[in-house]
Amino acid sequence: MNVFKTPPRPASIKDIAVATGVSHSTVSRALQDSPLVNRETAEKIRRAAQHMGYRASAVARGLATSKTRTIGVVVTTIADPFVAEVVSGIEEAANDHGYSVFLANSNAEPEREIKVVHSFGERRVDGIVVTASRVGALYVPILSEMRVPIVLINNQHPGEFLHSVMIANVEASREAVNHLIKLGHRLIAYLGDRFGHQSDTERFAGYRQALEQADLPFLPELIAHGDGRPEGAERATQKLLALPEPPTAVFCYNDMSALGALKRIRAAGLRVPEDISLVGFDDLFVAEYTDPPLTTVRQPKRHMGRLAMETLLKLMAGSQSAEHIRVPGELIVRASTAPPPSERCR
Amino acid sequence: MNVFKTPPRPASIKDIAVATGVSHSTVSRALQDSPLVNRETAEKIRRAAQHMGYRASAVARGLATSKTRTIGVVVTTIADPFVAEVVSGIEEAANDHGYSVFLANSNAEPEREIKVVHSFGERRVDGIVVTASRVGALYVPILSEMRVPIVLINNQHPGEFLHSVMIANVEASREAVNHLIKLGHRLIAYLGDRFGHQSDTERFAGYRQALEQADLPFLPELIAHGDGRPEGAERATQKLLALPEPPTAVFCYNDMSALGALKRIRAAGLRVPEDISLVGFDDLFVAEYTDPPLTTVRQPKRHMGRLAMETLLKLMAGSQSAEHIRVPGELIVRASTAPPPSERCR
DNA sequence: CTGAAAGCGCTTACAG
DNA sequence: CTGAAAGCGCTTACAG
Repeated sequence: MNVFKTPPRPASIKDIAVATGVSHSTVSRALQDSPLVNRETAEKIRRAAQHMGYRASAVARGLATSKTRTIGVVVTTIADPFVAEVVSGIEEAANDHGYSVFLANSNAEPEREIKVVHSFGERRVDGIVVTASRVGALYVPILSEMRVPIVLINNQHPGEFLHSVMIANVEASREAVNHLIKLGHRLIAYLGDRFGHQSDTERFAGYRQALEQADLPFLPELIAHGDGRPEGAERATQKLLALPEPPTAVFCYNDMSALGALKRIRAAGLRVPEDISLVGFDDLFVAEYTDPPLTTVRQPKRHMGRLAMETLLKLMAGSQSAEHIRVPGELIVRASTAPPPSERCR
Repeated sequence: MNVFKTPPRPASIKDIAVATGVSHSTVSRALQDSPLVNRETAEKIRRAAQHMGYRASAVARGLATSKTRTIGVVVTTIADPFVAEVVSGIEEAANDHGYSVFLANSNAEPEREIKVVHSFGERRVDGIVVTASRVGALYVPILSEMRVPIVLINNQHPGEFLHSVMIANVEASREAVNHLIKLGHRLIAYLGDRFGHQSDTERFAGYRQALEQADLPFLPELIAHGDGRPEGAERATQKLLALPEPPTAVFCYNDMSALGALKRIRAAGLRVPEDISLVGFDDLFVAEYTDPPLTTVRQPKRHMGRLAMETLLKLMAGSQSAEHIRVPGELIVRASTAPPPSERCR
């Protein structure tokens, strides 16, 4: 068969109309299952549509209804495993409700992020979700300009944002540090992200609260700053290990940092958890496959993605209430934590 | 300021037209930087547009031009790190050329994959890229129906497809196995994916070729079947280790499998690479952070994504030639491979 | 139940 | 250089 015989453009309601001898209005109604159309006519129309391989143009419909049933999701980079899981949750929920999702990377560059949001504006998306944005407050003006709901996931910028879903950082990290304290650790380091990000600030706060509640002194030298990735964590760990009195446990901002810490600790000839305990945050897939498997705080990533999408759905349906969702983390105890050496030698 | 004062719909060229006292045709031309418009008028129009926060409707333009400047990418799941990296390459290249990308998960279910492709059809995407599809041949009819170019990345289905970019599996795995042979290994296992997938078949072929060229016997008992993920690989590894004469090296279908193998080998009280060498495929991010760091074949994931997008761009521009791109893998030797025990004791 | 008409916001021949 | 007109493929009051 010669493919060039097929028409150069997809079938439209007009084509179906002439094929079935009705007006295109009727075709449109029939295809929407409108009760206004005679049952048999509708049947005939639907059969014809099917037969002609008709696919309604979502772009024409979008123009007519000014609802595109698309959402935009902007991520720092989809290559980040945390982000990818969140997005899979968003996509799932979106698809369940007939929405298509536009994906765009910001590379954590604010200008690019703004540009991406603007491009979503041109696409006339019905809503936007942003994960781990570093832009934060910059959105407010864009938002009111675009008049489209935006929900942020783990917003990195301090300060309140209209709609967001966030992990309960303080509680979760308090629990993680408590776990170390109960094991007998006294010298617990915090290996953070760069300063100024909300989740770092909050996880750090949880760390301090746990120390306080246990009447343990806060030792500034045990605070190290990474960059949320293995490389930065390696350097930070290096410093911690070089301390006159190095920590017996390290609570890391995230699993990526823990990966770097683990590598560096091993390189120093120390063992985890015998010499030093390690706790991460996120519960990335790899946490289960490190040696030893990593104790960490699980973020329900996919669920958070779904939640964000469902929140967006509500907002797109007209809800006016500010949505501020906090989801609890879950401490997953694996094999990277144990009592400190001193404790074991007693 | 009261946000409800702002108009309920975005500004259109008509609004700009009345604001500047020209026709909307002229506005349209000016905004397209058409040389047909008087320089000063154009300037005035552009200023007004800027001032009114005008964002051209991509959906209206799409309807008018029947080019949406969108592409659809269908993935098994974006939560797969391999896929996520590929997609980041696609997105990058797409964005460079002013294309937006729709993302959809198929969950490796053929029906869902078809559904997703149809939904892309309704969105009137200009092109589609599919990663690691299990559907393969099913596309051909859909394709001719949709009349939109499709390029596949690492197509899992045997048989030729019109346009694809694939890793050079045979060559790469031959090289990987050669590396093991040169180290002195004689009993080299292949831990594959399920049968019938093109990349598994090809990697297996490379394995056999390497053995043949080295005049090593092919031992069927050294072939184990996983599922491309750690769990399946663990079971497969179990079997290999239980062999009367277990392998001294395992070449894995992918890094995920290697992760499972590594875990199981450790659980058996054996060391990598002292007792058994391990090679993966993909060079996922984690390969660098396992203990020991994993020797593996690097797939230039992001690059392959870019390549797919660039191929698509050509096709969308009207190219008729069949594109069949093979990109070479690169053996990355890390610390999970060493001479076999026998070799070391001599 | 059905159709003619208007409109969504653009682009682009066509005529001046 | 500029504008009026038609068209892209839908939806949806409005009138019958």
